Amino acid sequence: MPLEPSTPVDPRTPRADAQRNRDRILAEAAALVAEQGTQASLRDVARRAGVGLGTLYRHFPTREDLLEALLGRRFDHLAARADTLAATEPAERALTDWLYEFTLDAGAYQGLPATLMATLEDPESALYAGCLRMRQAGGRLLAAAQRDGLIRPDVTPLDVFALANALSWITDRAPTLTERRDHLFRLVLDGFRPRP
Amino acid sequence: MPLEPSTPVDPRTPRADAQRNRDRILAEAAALVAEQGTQASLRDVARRAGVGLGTLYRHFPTREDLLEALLGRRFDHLAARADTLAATEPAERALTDWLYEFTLDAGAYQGLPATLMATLEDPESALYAGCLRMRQAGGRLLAAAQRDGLIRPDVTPLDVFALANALSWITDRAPTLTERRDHLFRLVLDGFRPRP
DNA sequence: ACCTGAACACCGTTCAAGT
DNA sequence: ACCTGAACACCGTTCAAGT
Repeated sequence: MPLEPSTPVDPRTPRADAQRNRDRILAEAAALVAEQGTQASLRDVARRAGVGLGTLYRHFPTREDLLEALLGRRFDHLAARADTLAATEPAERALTDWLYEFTLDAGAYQGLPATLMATLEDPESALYAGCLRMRQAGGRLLAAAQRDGLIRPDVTPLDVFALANALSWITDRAPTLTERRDHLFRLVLDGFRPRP
Repeated sequence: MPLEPSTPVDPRTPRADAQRNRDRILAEAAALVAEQGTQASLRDVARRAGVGLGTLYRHFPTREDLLEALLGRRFDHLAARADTLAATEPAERALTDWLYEFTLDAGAYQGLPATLMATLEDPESALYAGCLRMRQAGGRLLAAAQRDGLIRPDVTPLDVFALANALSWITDRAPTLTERRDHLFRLVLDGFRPRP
């Protein structure tokens, strides 16, 4: 009969030093990605966090894993926000307001629109689930607006996701056009409305 | 009194070996960029062309210089095409046909939409002139369509350039959506039309 | 004039050796 | 279990030395 372990160990409770390293990595990653975008050097992140390069890779095997850790909460918030809007606003306002907020969030980091868009091609990406939740949240608002005849029936959740990311990308690559952002947003959204 | 040079040298006629190197670099660059996109390794280009790395940099000091050499003819063709369409087609058709062709060309190489868009922020880029020609060509077609009341007056040539690039970018990052390309194109263009 | 390639300062990723 | 950093195979860019 096996001995009880002298100190009870919950496998889900990581060692204290591991947890501390993870936190440091995340803090520095948040700072560096905010500064330099999603393509920031992982070496730099490890350096600034004061951990070995291997430690970073152990905690976050891919760049997407790291980004997911940075963005997860934001995704959750945005998904919940869709349901709030659906419950409190008319269908069209709910859709447009949510899409606008999504567009802002997708531009939170330089390079993020490209990262999110590329996720569509890679279901194994750590960001895939988050993007899917965004597409589903947007899809629910879209369906409601379509049910009311406010949005063309041939617009899919994927169309919406792609175009919202594309709008974020415009100001991502050409910050000069930030002043044009709201206008471009309205222009694209008008294309979703049925021709009378 | 200075001697005449023994062989008359036109400074605009480069040395034969230089010209040959230039041609080789361009040929290999075209192939590699077609394979791997605008971010293809310049080292690889030099290697494949059989020239030293310094030779590549001498002929094309920046990546944009190289891309301009690859894309210049395409820009010229597209600018001329705008005038042909303006002369032969109704204003709206001319605009939409041209924009569609531009969108295809902007997606000629992987990564090209991002490269073109970034050019807006850098007037010193070798690609700036070509992009400007595209914006002007599109601008003329846009103005004609607006004069006929077919396109909203608050759409600018820059809006059109940005959105056309954004459409190219969608299929650039997510090839899966290529089947959706024409649909997305129509959607965005419908946003340009005046609300009745 | 033009070409070459070593040199420099970076990457991402892996993995043997340590505690 | 977890951490470290050297090792490997790449980059872009510059520039001294060659012809």
